[in-house]
Parts: sequence; C-alpha cells; structure tokens
Amino acid sequence: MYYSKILIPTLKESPADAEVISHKLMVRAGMIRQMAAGIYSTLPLGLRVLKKVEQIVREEMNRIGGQEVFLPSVQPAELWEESGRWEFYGKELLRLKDRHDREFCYGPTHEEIITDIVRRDVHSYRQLPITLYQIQTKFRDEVRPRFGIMRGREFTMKDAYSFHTTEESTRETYSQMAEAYSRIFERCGLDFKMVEADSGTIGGSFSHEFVVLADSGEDRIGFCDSCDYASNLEKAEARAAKPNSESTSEEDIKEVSTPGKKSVEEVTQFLNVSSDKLIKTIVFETDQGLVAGLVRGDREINPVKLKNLIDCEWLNPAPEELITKETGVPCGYLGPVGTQLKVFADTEITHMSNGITGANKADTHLTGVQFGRDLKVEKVGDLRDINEGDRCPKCDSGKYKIKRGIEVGHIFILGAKYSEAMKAHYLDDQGKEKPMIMGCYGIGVGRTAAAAIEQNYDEKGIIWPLPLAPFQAVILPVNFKVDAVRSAAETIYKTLWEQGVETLLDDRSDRLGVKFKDAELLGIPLQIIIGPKNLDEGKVELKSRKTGESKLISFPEEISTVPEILAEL
RNA sequence: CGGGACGUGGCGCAGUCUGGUAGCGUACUCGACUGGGGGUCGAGUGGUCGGAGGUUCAAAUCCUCUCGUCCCGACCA
Repeated sequence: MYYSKILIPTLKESPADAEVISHKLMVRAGMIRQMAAGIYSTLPLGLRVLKKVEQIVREEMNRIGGQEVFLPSVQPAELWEESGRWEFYGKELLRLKDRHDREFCYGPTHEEIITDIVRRDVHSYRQLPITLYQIQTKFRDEVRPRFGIMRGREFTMKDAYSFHTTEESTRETYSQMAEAYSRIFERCGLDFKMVEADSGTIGGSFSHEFVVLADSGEDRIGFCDSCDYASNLEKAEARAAKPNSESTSEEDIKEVSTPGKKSVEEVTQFLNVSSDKLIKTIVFETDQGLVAGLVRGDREINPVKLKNLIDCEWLNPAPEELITKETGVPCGYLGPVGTQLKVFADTEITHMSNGITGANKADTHLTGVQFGRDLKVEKVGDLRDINEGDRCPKCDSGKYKIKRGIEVGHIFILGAKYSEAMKAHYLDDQGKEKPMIMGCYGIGVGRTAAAAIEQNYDEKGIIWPLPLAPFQAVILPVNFKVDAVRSAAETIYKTLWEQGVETLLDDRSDRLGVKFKDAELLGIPLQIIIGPKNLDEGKVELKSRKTGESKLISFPEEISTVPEILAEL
C-alpha cells in the first residue's frame, strides 16, 4: 500500500470531545470518525486492525469447533416477546417499525435469534452439542455512551452460543471457550485476567469476564497476590469473618441522643468510637419492596451481592423521601432493631458485640446492640465490598490487590432460561422431550482494539502489538524524488509483500520528519528508513517503534531477514 | 434521568461580558527553495458563527425556544 493512495487522515490535535487515550489516538491516527454519540465510521486503517482481531477470533472459534453464521441485525419483536425481553430490556433496545407498522428491534444481542434457529432445525440429542458464532454489528442505546469506540452504542461483537443436552457438556464447552478466549487475548498481545463475574441481567449461574488491565478501565477487579483467585469487584468474595476472640461483656441495649449526627463519621466522632463498632443500614428499593442491608460502619455495601442474596429481579438505592415515607424515620437514624423492613446482614455483623446503630427515631442511636439477642434478619451473607489488602478468601497467605480493567470478553452458562421460554427442545435417547442447556460467549471486537491501545501507547502515539498492527512495516524514504532512494524503496516494498510482510510505503513528498511523526502516531512496529548516504554504503536503517532502537542492515542482502526481525520485536 | 459545560472553515481555538464589514494557528491548493525529526518564502481556496423565532438602523454577540456534543453522577451483556 502506498501512503499517498490510502486514506489516513491524521490530525495533529485531538478533537476536544475525546477523553480517553484510545479514543484520541484512534481519531488522530485516522482510524475512526464520529458520526453521532456512540456511533463511529471506521476508516481504512481502523478497519485493518478490526479485521486482525476478527481473524484471530475466527481462528480460535473454529479451532474449538465453532461454526460461523451471520444473523440478522434487525430482529422481529415477536421473538423478544417470547423470551420476555421486549418488556424487560427497556430503553436500551432500539425499537423500529417497518412500513407495515410491524415492530422490530436492532439487535443488541442474539439469544432470541439463535434460539429460534436451533429450535427449528435441531431436534435430536444426536445433533448436540453445537456451537454457533457470528461477528456482527450490534446496537445498544446506552444512556451515556463514552470513551469512543470502547463504549459506543453501535459496536462490533463476536457472539457465540452453545447448545447442550447436559450441564456437564455445557461446562465442557464453557471451559474450551475460556481457553480459546485466553489464546485470543494472548495472541492479541494483551495483558489480561480472567475473572469471576456476576451474570447480570442476562441470567445464568456461572460466568467469567476477560479484563484487559488498564487504568482507564471502567471495571474494577480484585485478585489474590498469591493464588490464582480473581474476580470482578462486584462479586469478589470477602473472607469469612471470624468471631471476635477478645471477650467483651454484653452490654444492655440503650438509647443515646445523637442530635444532627447522621453519617457514620459524625456518629463515631460524637460517640468517640471507631467506625467498626457501627452497624450501617442501607435501604434499597426492589421488586419485593424495600429492604435493608447491614454492613459494618467501616465497610461499603455491595448492591450486586445484596441482590443475589435476596434473589430479587432488580434493586436500586432507595431515594430518601421514599425511605422516610415508608418507615417514618428520617434518614440517618434507620436501624435494624424493630424495623418493619426485611433485613439482610453481612456475615461480619453476626460477630459484632455491643454494636451501635440507628434507633429508628430522629436524633437517636442505640448502643449495646447484640446480633443474636436484638436483631432479627431474613438472611446472612457476604454483602460487603472488599478492599485492597483484605485477606484472600481462597488461600491463607494471599491478600487482595485491586486493579482497573476493560471488559473485552464475557462468557456465561445460561442454563435453560431461553430454551424454556422459547421452547428449544430436543428428544433424548429415550425419546423424551427436554429443553436444551445453553451457554453464550461474547467478545467486543472494537473494544479489544481500543484496549490494546490503552495498554500500548506513548506520547508519540500508538504502539501496536505486531498481531494487531494495520501494517507491520513502513518504508520511509528520506526523499522519494531521488532515484536511488525511490527504486530501493520500491524494491524493498515488493520483497516484503512477497514475504508476507504487510508494508506501507510512505511515498509522499513530505520531509522525513513528517513521515516519522505519522509512522509513530500510527504505531507501525517497524520503520525502514532509506536515506541516500546509507544507501551509498549499501545500507538501510531499521527502527523499532516500541524501543526506538535502530540498526543498519545491508541492502539488498539482508532484506530477507526482516520477517525474523519482526518476529523478535 | 439529575447536575455542569460547550457548539464560530477539516482539526484546535479567539471574538460574545460592552451589538457595528468574521479572525488566529494548523490543514488544504499553486509556485519557488529545502530534503535524516511536523522546514522557509510568496500567492490562494474554504465559514448562512448548530437551527428557528424575536429585539434592534444593525446580532456570532442580547432574549426565547430547539437540536447536537462532551463531562460528573445514576445505569450497563
């Protein structure tokens, strides 16, 4: 590819509305252009990168027996009504009507479609298991798209679905997927972790995320510095609390006046106690009404854990007015003792003695609260957020580390949720009809490319890992008008392509400085600089984008070694 | 959906408070020189100032409405 013939509109300055590095650099490098909030056009250079990711994904999906399909992006409403998600998905689902006023949506995901395909055409246990996947444009009308292509509304995703007769078979494919995903992100040259994850609204019992470590990431993950336990923070288990060994005498429950003291901080200061003596009461609104969650004063409650402990459909922090209206207690003085709310407690609460909590009455708290004696709770479980340095729940020597990351892949075991709702049944070897067991597995293609940038850049621009680079090498003639330089450049260009090295030849009339700046911005791993002086001595210069190191090789003899040199970069 | 900010050539910005012929940098075009790190000089192209309405002799500037985009929060396979 000659630089003058390919559209790579680079910019010296980033657009004002780009915030994260990958967004800025992708725009500056002429890979993408924004069309609307969360909607982007992909230009030639950007597309070359996406195709690289897609190809790696395809190879690994095929390797574990996945079959590629291509499903419609516009989907009929009926299927979504069948699964119940037409109602449930809400505003994030982009709904459309055709000229006959029939309802459709632009697919945010494809469980309904794939389940429909399989129920029509797969009827026997002999045809199972089967894994189908596609690489498709999806649309989710996010409340707030941001971070460029990392969290757009329209995006490219690989989604795979597997169908099975048994849970064991599903787990088998699930673990093959996990391995395939690990290979994919390894091949992309990314530093990532596979972490346990909450399965969210998609349902299902078992799920892992693949998270590329980057400070700009939206996800936070906790992992053990000693064993291999790793989890999304919203699920990261707290180590089981041990009973307090120091024997304290149980005090009687007692009201104390705490006028105007609402927050944990205010109360602890006022009563001169440490915050771990407090029992914090946080109220949530759920489909089962208002509920209260209890954690120690020095902890934060984890809503995802609470939701799972309650086993409710949805859960939101309750607005103050609602709490006051329902309980008659002003905010800040709520407590679990004698409340009519359903109460769920963190395990640590059970080991507290002489706790302090709101008295369900204005300007008053209770002291000397004993779990067994004074508190009635629906259920006890792990409800608190973990902190950096907390002991690992799985091993005895490890401590939690917390890092940020970008979720690039997510795998789920769905169970029979969709197959039951949509009657995707098969006949087993006894001739009995049963619902299929399903798994589903996604990878954000554009997000993976963006994550690669978040992890590989410097002040000059992108530094592509070789497998994702739009070109592996760029030839920079010092002056393309000089015949010797020009013909050497063209010879090298031809030779490299013949050797399978995707090479860009910067044939523009600009000065070398300009070409360097662009080559660096685009992040092409290897620069081949051809100058008249070196050429006179039968040499050309190779320069690594990543290290900035350069060396001379003899021309034309050593040009054939470029593929090896690339492999070592 | 709550809070905040911003819309002026492709990109980055000034001008708005205090109304009076739309500007700067960069990019782009042409010419000359230059040719190992965004080079120099000269000559050019390109903007209904997001849109609609209003006030005024006169609106990028003041008023009203509207659309768009971004940030923080809530939300999120």
